[in-house]
Amino acid sequence: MGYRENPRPGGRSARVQAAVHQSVRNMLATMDRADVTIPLIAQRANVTPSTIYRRWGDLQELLADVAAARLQQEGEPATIGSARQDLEAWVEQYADEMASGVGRQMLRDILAAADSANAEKCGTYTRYQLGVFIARAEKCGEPFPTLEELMDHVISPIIYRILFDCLPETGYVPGLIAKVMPKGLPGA
Amino acid sequence: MGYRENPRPGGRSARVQAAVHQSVRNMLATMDRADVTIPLIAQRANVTPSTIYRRWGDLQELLADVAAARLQQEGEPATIGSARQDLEAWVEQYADEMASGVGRQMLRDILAAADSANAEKCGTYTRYQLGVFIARAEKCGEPFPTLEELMDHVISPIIYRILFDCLPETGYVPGLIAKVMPKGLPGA
DNA sequence: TCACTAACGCAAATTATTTGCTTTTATGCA
DNA sequence: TGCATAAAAGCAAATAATTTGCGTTAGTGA
Repeated sequence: MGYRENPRPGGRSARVQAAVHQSVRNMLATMDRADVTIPLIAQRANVTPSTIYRRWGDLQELLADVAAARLQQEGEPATIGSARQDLEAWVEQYADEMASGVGRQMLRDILAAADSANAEKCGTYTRYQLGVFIARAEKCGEPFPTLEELMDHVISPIIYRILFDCLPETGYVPGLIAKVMPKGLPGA
Repeated sequence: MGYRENPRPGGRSARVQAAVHQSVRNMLATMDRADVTIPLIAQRANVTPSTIYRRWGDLQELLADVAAARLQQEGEPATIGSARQDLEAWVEQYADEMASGVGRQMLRDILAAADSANAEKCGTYTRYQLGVFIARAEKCGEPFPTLEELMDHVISPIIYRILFDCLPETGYVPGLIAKVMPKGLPGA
């Protein structure tokens, strides 16, 4: 993205960004992805194409930016039962969202961009979410996997399968989690 | 890719494909990726741009095709020591190649393409390679992880880290392998 | 060798991207 | 509040990429 992060004199950036993002989301939801072009996005967002080109560079960067923004809006994890139960529910939902058509496409958009900043953001955000569970487990004295274990052995396999098209069967997520849980106390 | 797989009357496809692939590889090796365009590739391969457009559709598909072809040229695994030792050596090399600049870019090219056929191929090929080790271990009665375990807990974490930019430190690969090795006999 | 047809080349038409210049507008300061 | 400032947006011309229709070429099978 070519422009500065925080608004300065003359910055109408926030308004324009919102309009463009919205326009992209609408178009991705309603039409074939191959027909989503910058001139069309611009027209629907009531801006000029050159504004988009100067700000985002190309379509891939823009799509990556929109996708990353969406991922960050996923809800905070719920607090229903034990940290393990809540983790299981959260990961299950995470896997479903990522494996869905739009989720998959978001992942690909993020990875396709030349700038890897959004990919990093994506991983950072996931780690943050998992950190919430870990902190809660620690507070309760509940045995729990480390962040690295969760990233390497729960999140990674899920994402790999989604990206490389070997979709996980049902019951896959609980199996992964059971595998990284520290031994000592049984079941949920 | 728009054309048929096996040559039919009128097909000069093999020659053209070789020239185009070569041209792409040369360009990726020598110039900035942003300057790699279809008209330029066509010129260096001595074909018309429309030939490339009709055959591959767009630049992303072409890059994905070239990347997938490269991945398949990785050498057969060596037979030096035990299946575990050889697996370790192979995975270490696999991780290095994928984490390198070109390897990373190949992965992204493959995932960026609208058509996921190349992504599937990529996974299939990795599984095939791992299958070689498994078969050898089985023949020798050496305890060994299953294919699923290797994909989920060795390959997936490596690829995830490469794609999402949290690069593995040295000693990472042996740790992953140790983790999936069946218990019962120690070390290598 | 010949007929057949998939794949290629060519060029015109369309569409996307880049760029120089002008205009707008949020901000900080007087 | 109003003015000076500069970042971001608009506009339009120039350039570059993509699509497409149609004629040509060259493997293949009979």
